Amino acid sequence: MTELLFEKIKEYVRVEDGDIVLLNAYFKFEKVKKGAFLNRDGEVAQYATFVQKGLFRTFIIDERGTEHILQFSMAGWWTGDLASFISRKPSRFYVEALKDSEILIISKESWDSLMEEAPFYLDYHRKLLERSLIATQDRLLESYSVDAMKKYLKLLKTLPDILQQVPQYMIASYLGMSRETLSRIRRQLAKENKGQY
Amino acid sequence: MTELLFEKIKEYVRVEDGDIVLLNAYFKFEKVKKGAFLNRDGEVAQYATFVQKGLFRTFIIDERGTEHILQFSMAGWWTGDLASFISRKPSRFYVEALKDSEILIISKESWDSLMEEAPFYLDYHRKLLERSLIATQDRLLESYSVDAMKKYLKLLKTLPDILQQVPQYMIASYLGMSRETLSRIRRQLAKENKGQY
DNA sequence: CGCGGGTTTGATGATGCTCAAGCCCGGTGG
DNA sequence: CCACCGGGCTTGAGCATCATCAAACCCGCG
Repeated sequence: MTELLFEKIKEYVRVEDGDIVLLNAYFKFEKVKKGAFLNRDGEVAQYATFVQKGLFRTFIIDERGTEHILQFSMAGWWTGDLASFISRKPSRFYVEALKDSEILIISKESWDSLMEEAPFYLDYHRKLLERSLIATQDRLLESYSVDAMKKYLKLLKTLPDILQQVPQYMIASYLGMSRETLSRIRRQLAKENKGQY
Repeated sequence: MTELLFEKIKEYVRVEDGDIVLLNAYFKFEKVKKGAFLNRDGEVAQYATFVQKGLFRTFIIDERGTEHILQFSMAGWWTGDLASFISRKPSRFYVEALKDSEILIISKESWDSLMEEAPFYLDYHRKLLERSLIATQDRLLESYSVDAMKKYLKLLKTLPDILQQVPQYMIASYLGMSRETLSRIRRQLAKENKGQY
């Protein structure tokens, strides 16, 4: 059941093959339908969520009612509001399934037990945190110093798979630009590349 | 020597009074002059750095040669590129003292030992990571959805002390706007508040 | 006094947003 | 089978915000 998670953990820390038993004991498998919400603004995130299959988005809605997507979470990644889950404080985010999906969930109590029982998991978690921090810093720097076109080009390199899977207006929201702007950028790129086929 | 750090740790995790001995053993005290760099783009961060006294900035220089400030670090906070320090990968940041300052530093080897010897420290570190992540997420969201004026007003609330201590053009850089824009915003605010004294 | 770093001010222009309309295409019901 | 609907994408026009460039200004200091 938890093979994918186990594989991922192996990428970060050293583990014994037997350790997978622990994961199986602590995590719970669930299916969620496209459109379902794992979390809403103001709620405390009840579970940490590992994506086995499918796709999620994490977003906020600002005072003007506009959505801003912080993150897409694909298979093999985590989703949800980690900060809320750990601190038990209300989340500021919505988390929504963009496809029928399969997830592993774990409650805070189980999480704490697992941390005590399995040092490797604690270590893994710390490294995940570090990685999230770096990724978020990168996005922040990008938002500072890079124009719309370059942001899109960078996304093409770093997350090409996403483009096939979500509507364009969500890409625009993720990149922090209007749907119209993204549309125009794509037109321009298409024009430049004409004749290359 | 490490009283301030110890105080800070107490805010996050439970510790024994005797634990301060450990900190004294592991951390090294240093003074740095205004203008000194703790770290430069491309270097691996050799130390984790706790600020006892003074002020630091963390920034990058983009392809066009423009500086972008990610963070100011005051007394009681950490500075430097944590990600680089932990992962041993080259940093992307510059870290510069904005005043004559006093710091506590610890090497990676000592850091690892301390983590093993002092579980409370490990826990403290994890919570710091979480906090940094939240703070960075906040800044990212802000860069998305908030105009220049509101960013400044928010800074006035969250970090009023900073304003007294650093030149305005650094504030502008931190907020992701030009110095001229910040200047105009301040003029406007001054105008609106006339007569309130 | 003059220098230099920092700030202010004005003029101009680029970038990307908003609003509004039209288009494309797959799905549905008559 | 086709008309129509609706969601998403595109296109254009006008506009707001903010960056850039250039000049002046302010003020502490040698």
